[in-house]
This record gives sequence, C-alpha cells and structure tokens, in this order.
Amino acid sequence: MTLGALSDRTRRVLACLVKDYIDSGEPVASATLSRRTGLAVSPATIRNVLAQLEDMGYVSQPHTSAGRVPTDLGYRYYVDMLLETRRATRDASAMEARLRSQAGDAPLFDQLLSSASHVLFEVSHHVGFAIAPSDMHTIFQRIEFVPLSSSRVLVVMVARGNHVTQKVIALAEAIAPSALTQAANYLNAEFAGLSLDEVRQAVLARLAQERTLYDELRAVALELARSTLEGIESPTSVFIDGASSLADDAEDTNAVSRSTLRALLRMVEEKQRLVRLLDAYLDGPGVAVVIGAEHPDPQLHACSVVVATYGDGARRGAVGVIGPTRMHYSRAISVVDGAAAAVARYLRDQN
Amino acid sequence: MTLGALSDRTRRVLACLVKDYIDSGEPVASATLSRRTGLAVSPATIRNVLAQLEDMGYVSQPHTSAGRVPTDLGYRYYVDMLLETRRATRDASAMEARLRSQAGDAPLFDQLLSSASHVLFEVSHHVGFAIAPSDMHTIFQRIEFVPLSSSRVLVVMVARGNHVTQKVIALAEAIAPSALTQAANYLNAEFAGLSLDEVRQAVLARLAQERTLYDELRAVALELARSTLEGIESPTSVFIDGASSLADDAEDTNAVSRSTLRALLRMVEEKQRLVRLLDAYLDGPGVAVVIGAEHPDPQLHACSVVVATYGDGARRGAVGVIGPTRMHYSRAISVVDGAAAAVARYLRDQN
DNA sequence: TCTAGCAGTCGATACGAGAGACTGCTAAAC
DNA sequence: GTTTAGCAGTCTCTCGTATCGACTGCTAGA
Repeated sequence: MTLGALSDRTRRVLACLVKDYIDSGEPVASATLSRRTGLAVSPATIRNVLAQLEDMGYVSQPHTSAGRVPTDLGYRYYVDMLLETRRATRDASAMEARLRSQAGDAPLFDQLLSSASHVLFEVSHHVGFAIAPSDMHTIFQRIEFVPLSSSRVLVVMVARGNHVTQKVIALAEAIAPSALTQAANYLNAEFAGLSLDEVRQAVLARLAQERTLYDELRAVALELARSTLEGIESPTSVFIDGASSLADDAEDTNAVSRSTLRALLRMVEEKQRLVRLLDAYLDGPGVAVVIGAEHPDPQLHACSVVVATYGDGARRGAVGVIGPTRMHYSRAISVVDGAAAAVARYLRDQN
Repeated sequence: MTLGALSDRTRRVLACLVKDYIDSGEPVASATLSRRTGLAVSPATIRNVLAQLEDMGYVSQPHTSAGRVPTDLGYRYYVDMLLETRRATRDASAMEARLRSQAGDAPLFDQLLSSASHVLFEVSHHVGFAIAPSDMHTIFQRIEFVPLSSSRVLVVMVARGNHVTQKVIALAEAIAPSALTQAANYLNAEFAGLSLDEVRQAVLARLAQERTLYDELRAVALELARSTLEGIESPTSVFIDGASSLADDAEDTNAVSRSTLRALLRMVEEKQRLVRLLDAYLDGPGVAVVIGAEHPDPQLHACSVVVATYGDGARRGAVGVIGPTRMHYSRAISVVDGAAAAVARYLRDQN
C-alpha cells in the first residue's frame, strides 16, 4: 500500500481522527474534526471525507448516529505515516540515559534487559518486554564445576554477555574436586570463543573419534561437557514488566476484554510463547508494529505490538511493548526504538 | 475464639452454607440448606438458625430478599474448623510426587521453588507463590571470579541450596587471571560454611585488623570479597505463577474487583512487596490463612492468602496461594501444606 | 421447639418515552 | 465542481413504571 493513495486533506483528517480517538477513547464527530484539523472546512465537508474513508475501510461507525472510530486498517495507515516521518527524527539519547539510571553502571546483560522492560513499561504505560538473543547463538566463555556431593556437580556456564546458566548434573562415579578444576581449565582453554552449538559438536566429535581416550583428564572433561550441554533447551531469557497496566487498560471495557486480558497474562507467564509469537514478526531491522487483526492469533485481535530488534544477524534480540490497539503509537514507537538502540550500543561496547 | 461457642447444628449449617457458597457463588437460601445439610429440619428452622448466625456476624444478606453469604468472620470459623480436622489427615505424598515430576530429578533449589509455585497454581487454580529463605541467612559455599576485561570481573557466588548470585564488579587496577583463581581458592577454603553475614564481618574485620597486609594474595582476595558482598541487598528469591487466574476470578464481578486485580498484579511484579506482606503473617509453623478484611492492606480485603512455612528457625521460607475470599479453602490448605512439606524434605535431604 | 403459611421486600427484566448526539441527504451558494 | 446550511432520521442512553420471581421474617398452631 502506498501512502500517496489518499489526498493530503483526507490524510490529515484521518490522522487527526486517530489522534483524537487515541486521546479520548470516544468516537470522533465531524464537528470536532472540523474544529481541530486546522482545515477551514465545515463539518459537512468533513462528513463527505469521512464517508470516503469509511468506503475505503479506514474508519467505521459503532452505530448510525455515532462518530467515527479508526479500524485496524486506519491505525495501520496512521502508523505508516508515523514511521515515515520518524526516520529523520530518531533520538535515542533520552531513553539511553533513563536506562542507564535504572540499570546502574556495570549491569549484566540480563540486568540490562530487565531494566529495559521496566523502563518501557514506565514510559509507555503498557506491558514492556525484552528478549535476549537465543542462547544457542551466544558464545561459550567459561565453565565452572562446583562439587555438591560425591555424585552431583553444579555446573555454572558463562556465555558472552555474561549470561550465566546453571545446572546440576549427576555423576556415574565420584570425581575428585581437583579433577573437576582441571577439567574446567581444559574446557575453558579449548572451547572459549566458540558458539554453544560448535562446542556441542566439537565435544561429540572428539568423544566419538577417540573411542578409547588415553588421557583420563580429557575423557572426564569431555563427558562432563556432554552432560552439561545435553539437557540445555535454549531457555531464551525473556523479561516482561507492567502486566498490571493491563488492568488499567481493561478499566475501559472497550479497550481490552476479559478474554484478551487472560490471554495476555498467560503469555506473560509462559514467556516462551511470546518468543514464538515475535519470531513471526521479526523479519527486518527497525521498528515493526503489528496491529489488532494483523495478529495470527485471534485472541490478540484487540491489541497491538510495537517491537524493534537489536544486534546483528545471528545474535539478534528484541524489545517492545504490548498494549491495546488504541495505543499511543508515536510515543510507543519512539521509546521502543530508543531502547533497541541503547541495548545495541551496550552490545557493541562489550565487544 | 473457641470453636465450641456454636451448637453442633448451627456449625453444620454454617459449614454447609460456606461450602455451597464457595461452589456456586450465589447467596444460599434456607430451602437449599434444608435439603443439603442432612439435618431433618424445615427451611423455617434453618431460617431461625441463620438469623442467629447473622446476629453473631458469621453471615450476611446482600439484600432483604436474598439468601445468606458468609462474612469474613464466617469464613474464619469455617477455616478454623478445617484446620482442626486437618491435623490428623495430612498427606503430603501426592503433592510431593507431583512436585517431583514437575521439577525433575536433581533440581536446583530455585528450580524446586519455581516448580512449587507452578504446581500450587495448577492444583488450586489460584496464584501460587514460593519464597526462599532470605539470602543473608544462607550459607556461603563457593565463589568464582571470571575475568571480563582488564577492569571488570564477573563474580559467581554459590550458596547452600545451590543458590547462585551473579554480579559484575569493577577493579581499581588490573588483576591477572591466575591471581583471581588463587583469590577464589583462598576465599573458598577460608569461608565455606559460614553465613554470608559472618563472611562479611570476617572480611571486614581482617581488612581492618591487618592494615598493611603483607600477603598480596590475601589482600586482593579480601578486597574482592568486600566488593562482592558490599552491594548485595538480600534479593530474596520469589517465584509466582498463575497471575492469569486472577482474570478468571474477575470473570465473576463480585469475586475480584478491578482495583483488587490491579493491586495483586502490582504485587506479582514487585515481588519484594509480597515478601514484606507475608513477613507479618508468619509467626508460627503450620498453615496460616488470612482472610479478607484481616489483611492490613485495604486493597486486599477481597482476597485471602493461604501460606505455610518450611525450614527451621533462621532458614525459613514460605509457600502458598492467593485467591479471592471465596476460595476453595480445604483444597488450598491441603496443597499448600503438602508443598511446604515437600520443600522441607528437600532441604533435609540436602544436609 | 419446630413447622406451615403468608405478607412483605428487593433484585432482575422488560417496556416505553424523551433527550441528546451525529449522520446522511438535499438544495442552495461559492 | 466543490462546499455549505438546514433538516429529517437513527440510534444510544437514561429514567420511570410495571411485573415476576426468589427469599425472608413473622405469626399462629402442632
């Protein structure tokens, strides 16, 4: 859809209508628009324009004698206009400052994301979220084995971005603490800098290749590494904050219905579901907005998602907000964009 | 209040009324009770009993021509009856089995608590929570330093119960990786088994005492330990699951109001607030139930908390559920009790 | 002490009238 | 051709009234 399909006046009316509706939540009357657009035309003229917009599916009437309300398509046109004008004016510095004051000076990456979700919530008054790049793409940095008993070991694995994964593994036979330390040293020296997938493959290859390992130390170390990597099911870190705002949105019955509320709360609980949902949306860089019925899931037809990716290619994560379709899009887009830029900068500074 | 203040018949009527109301959510009529109590008395007689119960404040009428609804005091009496009879019949094995299948064979303590909150939610259909003993009382087990750059170090500290705390600290001057390893070894050998508070005090004492440390290694190690313990603000692990059930409860408008819903969602976000709330309730062992207006916070007057502690004295945590005052108390008490027993057993097995 | 019967109370539902808010349409003006 | 004023039409919202149904409280009798 090209943005030029509408006359300048028509676009102005639509934009004003959407803005007004977002502010008030009430259907907007032609008289109101006549006053607020700045166009020196009478309500009757506005009514003609609105009739056109309704024919094209951008607005609708709740009932015959009511004002107009934007449809999802109307929001879409409005948001596309916003995204077009926004490109020139992006400014991430305010968001970055806010994030810094929230997260502190030297945050772990996960702490940064947690702060990001919180700040997004605070500024947008909608549910904020931040998702780390999936672990499988992160880089193995270091492993430590902490003996718990003769048969159990706590594994602490640190990946780039200081992402720490913990796990307890059971041992077939007792291993001396010193042997554990040596095993860790061996693995750290050997595999640091590789992706977890690469480490997994390398470990399996060596175990298969050298069937009878002459070096006891290496055998133990590789076996421990195998056990560690075995059960890891890519638990992507997801941070969500501001679920209570959904109750605010629901205040107004026509904003978020009960069933939508429940669906969203479920998603906040099962965070991985959010990850799967977003995977479908994240094709390109920059801010993406998914509005109402554009969601594949019918339960989400009452809400919109504003999301932006950070990071490059394989190591890509996302931040964003979720709110009712009647959302303050320009503010949401601005803060999400800023947050993504801030997180991206953090990652660049790390490397 | 003694349980004997009411006649046997009166108690039976009250109990039946509460049960029926919990099931149906509708005010209970005298005719219904006449049928269901099993007492061979007419509705008119029941009405006389109900009039007494109303005088005593155990039940109330929404309006003149409606059935009776239990008051908070009525729930209280009912719950006290339940707790009395329950003592004999507790059986934690079902809960324990369920928890085991959810958490897996060798869970970290935090994973166990997370599973506990989830299982509590699944079984009770209310918000489930599990709170670890406050970190300050846990036992220092092991520390590791992972160099990130010349000026920053990732600290991984493991406490008893395999609770892992991570933190990044900035270095005044560069420290060689080998020195970091030696520092960790020294600290592990010296302080393992002490409480974090004790470690903190010991570290400070030694730093103060030996102003000019002749041993460079020890100086570095103690300084690192000080930095590590400095910023730790007792971030008690709290796990909450099932916030979406609040939307179910709210389905029924008289169960949980919007403002209560919001208050509870806020509490789910700011988990520490829940900890503070519960601190006031946890005086003794066993299951405690706090009903409606018994809460100090007026925003919680529409809901009840069922909570049980686990662990001994200083190392005490809690598990429980939060739901509307119209909650299935007998089931809730049973599962909370079972979960607490299961967690307590896990801790015993660890030591 | 319990029970049957009956009058009384209140919520829920349905219906209708009136006010208010906008629109669509038509005919005139620019 | 485009814009505008005027007006009739439509629909929601609110309020008052009437009716129905569900229970209760009370009283008199078993």
